[in-house]
Amino acid sequence: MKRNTADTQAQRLSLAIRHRQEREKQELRQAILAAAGELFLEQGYERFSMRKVAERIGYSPTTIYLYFRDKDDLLFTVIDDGFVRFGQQLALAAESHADAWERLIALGRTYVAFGLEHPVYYQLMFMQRVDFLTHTPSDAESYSDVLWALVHGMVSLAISMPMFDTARIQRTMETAWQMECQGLKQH
Amino acid sequence: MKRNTADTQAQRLSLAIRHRQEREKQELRQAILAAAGELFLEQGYERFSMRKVAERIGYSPTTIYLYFRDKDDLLFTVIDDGFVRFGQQLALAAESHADAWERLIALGRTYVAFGLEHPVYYQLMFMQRVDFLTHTPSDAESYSDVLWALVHGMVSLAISMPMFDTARIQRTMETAWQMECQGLKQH
Amino acid sequence: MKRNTADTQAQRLSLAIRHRQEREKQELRQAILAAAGELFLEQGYERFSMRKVAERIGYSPTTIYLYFRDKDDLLFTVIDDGFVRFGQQLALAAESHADAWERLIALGRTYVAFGLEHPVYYQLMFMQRVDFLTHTPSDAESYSDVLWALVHGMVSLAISMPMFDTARIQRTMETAWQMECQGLKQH
Amino acid sequence: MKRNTADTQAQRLSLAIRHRQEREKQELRQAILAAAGELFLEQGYERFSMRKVAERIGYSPTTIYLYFRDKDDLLFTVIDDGFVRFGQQLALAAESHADAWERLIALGRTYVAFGLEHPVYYQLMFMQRVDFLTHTPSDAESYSDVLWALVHGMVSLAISMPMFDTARIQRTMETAWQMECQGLKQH
DNA sequence: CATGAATGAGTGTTCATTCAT
DNA sequence: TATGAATGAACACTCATTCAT
Repeated sequence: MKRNTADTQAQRLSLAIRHRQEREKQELRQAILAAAGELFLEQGYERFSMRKVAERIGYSPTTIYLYFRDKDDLLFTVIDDGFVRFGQQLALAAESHADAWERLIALGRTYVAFGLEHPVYYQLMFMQRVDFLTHTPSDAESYSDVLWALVHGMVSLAISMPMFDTARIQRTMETAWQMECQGLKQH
Repeated sequence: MKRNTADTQAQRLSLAIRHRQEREKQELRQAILAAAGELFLEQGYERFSMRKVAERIGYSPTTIYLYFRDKDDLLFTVIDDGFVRFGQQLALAAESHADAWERLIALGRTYVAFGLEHPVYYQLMFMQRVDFLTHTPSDAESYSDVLWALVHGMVSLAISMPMFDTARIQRTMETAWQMECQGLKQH
Repeated sequence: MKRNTADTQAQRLSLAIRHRQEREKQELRQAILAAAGELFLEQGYERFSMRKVAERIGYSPTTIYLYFRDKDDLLFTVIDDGFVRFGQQLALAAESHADAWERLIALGRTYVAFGLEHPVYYQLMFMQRVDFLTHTPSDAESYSDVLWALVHGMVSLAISMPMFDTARIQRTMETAWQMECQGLKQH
Repeated sequence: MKRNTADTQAQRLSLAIRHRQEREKQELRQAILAAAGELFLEQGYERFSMRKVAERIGYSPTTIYLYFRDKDDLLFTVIDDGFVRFGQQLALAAESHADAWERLIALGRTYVAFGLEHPVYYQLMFMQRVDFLTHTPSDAESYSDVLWALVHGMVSLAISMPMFDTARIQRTMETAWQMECQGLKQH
């Protein structure tokens, strides 16, 4: 009995410990990811470095290698996060409209909005390291290529060209939607 | 006579030598530029390095500095060459059509064609180091922003996404022109 | 008992290990400083380089950066060490004599002695990188400029000129003290 | 006869040519030395480079190697020039006074003046690359070591320490002379 | 699990020097 | 005689990564 209880207690304890450890492990992993994401968004691809990530979370650089194989692995995971968020926002936009046409417009808006809000993510996802690109947001595939080119073009210009500011993007978008509208209706 | 001929021969020889040397010098310069362009396309801006360029052309890194002041000078020259060619092609396209609408379409085609033919130039010019941007092609400014976004989007996608191959670009372009056509006419 | 001892042993062991590591670390740091000093003396400021220091201690150049932020930091530390020791020796000399005049002479002797014993420090401190000069030994300020020039001159000559050996310095010093003595008394 | 004359003419011509060539050669050599000296005085030892010398005289860097074995050879010659000038000025000062004591003072003044006027020369000659030192100015040897130490000390301090400005040097010199005066007279 | 120590490879750039012409 | 072309060595410094502990 005593042994049994002790056994159970020990089991529970070791289980709890393993749980805590697992949780802590996941937490640290998340902390690394968060720090990496922030750093990446702040400083961009070129200035991103493992040491800086480590410094940011207060662990040694070596520790990161316990959670991610190497720099690319870490960055890839960060980018992947970006894709997941992007996909979620697109899905949300798709659900919000019953009418097919309005849904398309909403998707376009969301696409552009995401690109403008997260230019660094966007840049890395679609303009820089396309080798990271595994799963294109399926919603985006349902896009007509014309629409995709259009929204991608607007975002890219906005990111690259200082002259292409928010107001100009806004105007361009509105004009584009109207034109598309009529063009599509005739289609 | 003999002397006279000898004289002429010597002169011609030295002239020929100088020509050859000049040609060789220009050839190496072009080789550097080409290698730099390729390298840039393959590895992107961050992974671009003088040493790799040197290795690619089989010269010592130092040699590059005999032809270009520094890294920026080299990259800038690559881009500047691009702009000149781009401008020339756009100008040609603009001249080729009297009708305003057809001219716009021609410009669009040329724009896309240039981007597809010279992805390295294009990427550097419009996607990476916009601070190099000194003379935006004026013709591009006369573009409606929608058209610009559209063509830029198509080119960017074609450059970045392996899945966006030439055929798909071709189809997209045709659809886009038709839609624009109708959209614009209503406008 | 056994357990208790084991516990203590483990603690002592870990403590000893930490001590050894700390000592080793300090030793390497000192080795770097020493090598840097020697190298500087041998080759002069211009020919001094981080790589050579590394080679001298048999470590990779990178390692030095684990102990010193950069080249200036390393050199600065070498110098700063020098100032501290210099100040201590001057202070000692100042305390050792009640009579003002004898104290001055003692200071002079110490000054020269320090310069001769630590030519590297001295050279860096007073002959090369005066921008490193943060805390001039206050005692030196109380010096009459004539005395300062004299002792500094003797040390500098001794350091720079092979022909100016210790014996000659010794003689010069004695003559100088006598002359100063009489000169000052008349003053 | 004809032959003889022609022979003489040719001889004279070839002699004249050789003279001119020799003169031109010497002139270029001097030009290089002058440029090197200027550059050295302007930029100091560290920033001195063969390329800059070449640029300054409008010849290719390679040309310099036709006149000087290497960088050290050139620098050595420049420094040697410095010593010659220094010696000449000292000699001049020595001649200007009959009285032994006044001559010593005059020498001291000249020494200090030279050091202050040509700090870079002085620094290289006596403080930096003493390995260049072949012939110490003999006049300096006749110096009492005390005086030498004194003047060298003043110059060194003036060169190294910003706080040791001309006025302060002036005052120090005057005090020193008076003290030496009395000290020596008792001697 | 976490880390401190260490390193090799790489960066852009400058320089003295050589060699063929 | 003079030079243009080219290079190897060096510089300070950063980084991703490994290894023993």
